[in-house]
Amino acid sequence: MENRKSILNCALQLFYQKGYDAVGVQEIVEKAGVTKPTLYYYFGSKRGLLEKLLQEHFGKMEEKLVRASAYDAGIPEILYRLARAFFDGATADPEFYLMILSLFYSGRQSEGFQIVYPMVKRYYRIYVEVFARASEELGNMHGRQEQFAIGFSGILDHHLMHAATNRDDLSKLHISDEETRSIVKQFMYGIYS
Amino acid sequence: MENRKSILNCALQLFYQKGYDAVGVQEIVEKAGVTKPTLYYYFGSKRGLLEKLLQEHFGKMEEKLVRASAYDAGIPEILYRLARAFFDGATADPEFYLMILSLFYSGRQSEGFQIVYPMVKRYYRIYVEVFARASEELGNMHGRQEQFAIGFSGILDHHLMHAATNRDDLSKLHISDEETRSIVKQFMYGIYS
DNA sequence: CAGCCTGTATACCGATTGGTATAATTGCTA
DNA sequence: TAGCAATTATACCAATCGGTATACAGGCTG
Repeated sequence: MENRKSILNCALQLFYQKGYDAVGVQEIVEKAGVTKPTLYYYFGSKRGLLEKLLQEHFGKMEEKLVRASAYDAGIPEILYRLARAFFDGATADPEFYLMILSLFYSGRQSEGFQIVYPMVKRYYRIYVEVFARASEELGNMHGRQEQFAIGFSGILDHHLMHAATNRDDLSKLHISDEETRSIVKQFMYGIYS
Repeated sequence: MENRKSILNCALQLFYQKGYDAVGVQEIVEKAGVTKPTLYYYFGSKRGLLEKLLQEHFGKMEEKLVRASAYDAGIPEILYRLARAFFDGATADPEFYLMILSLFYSGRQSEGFQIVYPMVKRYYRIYVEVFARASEELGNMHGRQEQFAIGFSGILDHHLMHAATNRDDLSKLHISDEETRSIVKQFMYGIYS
């Protein structure tokens, strides 16, 4: 059972660094110190490995976002909590979330996109619901909840990407509370505030 | 010289659909109706093919953005022009820009990221300069021009991605003027406006 | 007609791809 | 201690990877 974990960890690191398609099964098992049949015993295929890898990391982030999206405060507070939860979750497990992003932006017909798309959609729905519920506070949304959700997640993803670029030590990746507040403030009140 | 063009076009389509690493040289030349030595005669390597491909498409988008960023109007107008130029450029050449995005979000150590990063940086700089120049209008930026640029480009990228998802015919990809104005308005004045 | 440069095809290279048949090892249970 | 199930290694598979040596066309110039 320890080999299984080692394979998952090594695969995550390699997929993040080089991309899913560019990493061979051989490379993974060598880094993990096992042999191929061990990998195929646990995961069945390279695709199965990716699926299990995503499943095991997906839940934590979703749970954080769901908890942050609770409708027990005003929009400013909820959006701040969401951004904070997102940055916390992403910086606690940076390789995973950056891999998610790379898979989400990869070719539509690629294995990676097909596997990751339903997951990203679930994150996205959380945002949409937050804005939909906020119609009391924001007035009739006229369908703009989707536009807001796209914009909000786009900003968060982009800031995360930017923070990760040119940083070789991902473990020190962090987005400060001050920056988070500034980002959310800009989203809510615009650039003139 | 016609084979050269055919190779470039087929490579772009395949790279967009499946991702750079998942597409073999053999697949490209078969689709283009040529043989491998022809590809290597023109481009030297698979990497060389990607570089030439990016170079031939990069200029048009950059030119549009630079023209739109001219400092001859207020921020609202400039940002609208930028968004319009971005969506026009991206929907006129959707495979190219979506491929750029996929390469930009791919693993840091991947060939694709290394090649595309300097180009994306040049787009990004255009946004940064726009916000930096706008300090008269927006007051002291305190370095927030980078935050604005990240947010703005993140929103545009995300909206483009979203518009392209679940659309099999990319040629009909379009983002309306109304939507563009709404997106820019939200960015400038927030969600309460 | 000889020579040359551009462009293209046949056929090949070693290395690596994802994946597996088989057997051995392990610890647990009957 | 015999046997069973879980786990792992050796050694292999056909197919594909990126890339190339060689030859041969075609047009152009001497």
